[in-house]
Amino acid sequence: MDTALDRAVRVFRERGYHATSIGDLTAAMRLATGSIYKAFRDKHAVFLAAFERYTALRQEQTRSAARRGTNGRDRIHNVLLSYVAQSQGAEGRRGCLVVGSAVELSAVDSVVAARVGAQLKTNEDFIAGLIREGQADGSIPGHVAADDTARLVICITQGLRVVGKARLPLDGTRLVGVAMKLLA
Amino acid sequence: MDTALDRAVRVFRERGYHATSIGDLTAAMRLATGSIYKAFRDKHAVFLAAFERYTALRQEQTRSAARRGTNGRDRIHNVLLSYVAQSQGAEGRRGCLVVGSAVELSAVDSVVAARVGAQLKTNEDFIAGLIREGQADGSIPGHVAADDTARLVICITQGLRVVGKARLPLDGTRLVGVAMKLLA
DNA sequence: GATAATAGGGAATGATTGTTTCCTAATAAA
DNA sequence: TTTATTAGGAAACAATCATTCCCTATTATC
Repeated sequence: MDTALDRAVRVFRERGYHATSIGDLTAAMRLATGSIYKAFRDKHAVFLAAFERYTALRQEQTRSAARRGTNGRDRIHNVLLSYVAQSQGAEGRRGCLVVGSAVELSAVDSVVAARVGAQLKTNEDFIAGLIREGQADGSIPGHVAADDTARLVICITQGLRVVGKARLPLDGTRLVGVAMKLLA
Repeated sequence: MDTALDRAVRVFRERGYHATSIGDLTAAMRLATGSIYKAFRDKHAVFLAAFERYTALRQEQTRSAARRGTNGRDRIHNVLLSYVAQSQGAEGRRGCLVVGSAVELSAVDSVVAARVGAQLKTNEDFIAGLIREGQADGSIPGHVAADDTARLVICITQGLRVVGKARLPLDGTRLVGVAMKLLA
């Protein structure tokens, strides 16, 4: 079932919510129509489950990238590099479910809007935490405004997904190199 | 006709392409079904015309914001402030057609993908030009990498639209204040 | 003033959508 | 072995979609 959900995640990421038909889902999930409706109340419920699974997976990837750093500054560096990698090439073209949901649904679907907002907030808090960690360990100057900088970093990460979906090439090292100036 | 197109822009911005039905368009544009199909080949053509009109309008707003600055650095400052303002509140919730098209369509619609890519490139070149202008007039240090910084600024602007659509509050002065570090 | 041409409106159409229902096969319980 | 119970699949369903067709005014031409 989780593997079927992973396949649903992929379709929703590529085509978005409205452009994904139940037929697309049956093909992707390798499940018949009736089986899908036996496991989920409706298409919206499939999407919500896929969203949940996607954010859980992505969150783990981000924290794992952060753990590979030795101090606050280095952790943010790794998180940004990971984001650029995710936004590039075939994976980037697949798109981000959070960004897709924010753009396509949050105006008309309050349930999805709430989850998108919560996810953005979680990510922002995580970045802000890393900044404060860096200030404590001396790798980031104390005058950096943690909350404002974190919000701007979130804008960068979400923007990376948009630009990556538009197929613009992204040079991770150079782009992140410039972005790190925000922590100076 | 242009006023009808403006109304179409608004609907497409709010709901995206797939969630906007011909019925929605007739209601918004105050035109009957037959009239729309007399003026445009199909729904896709309406969207393309709306996209064109939106980008022309937005481009003019951006250049106008830039003109209000006295040097390269100040112009970029104004452009960023203008972007934050556009991404906030009711206008922000309406969303950006470029971001929406990139996320919802660029994977499955090569025509739209090309226009999105072209628009992003235009904006990026514009920012890069302002950076070089600032380096010439002394308001931006020469060691700033114009192209890389411009691409990152584009990520920020696109990310602002995503975050704004998700209803997170944006403090223009503080956010742009942090972003200006990229030009140091 | 009569007529041709056109712009606009609304009903009809076929395709596609999400959803439900029914059926079959497999498993568990007795 | 027989009987419940469940998981899964395919066809049928109503609703909605984009699109076409035809009709009615209105404007322009002669």
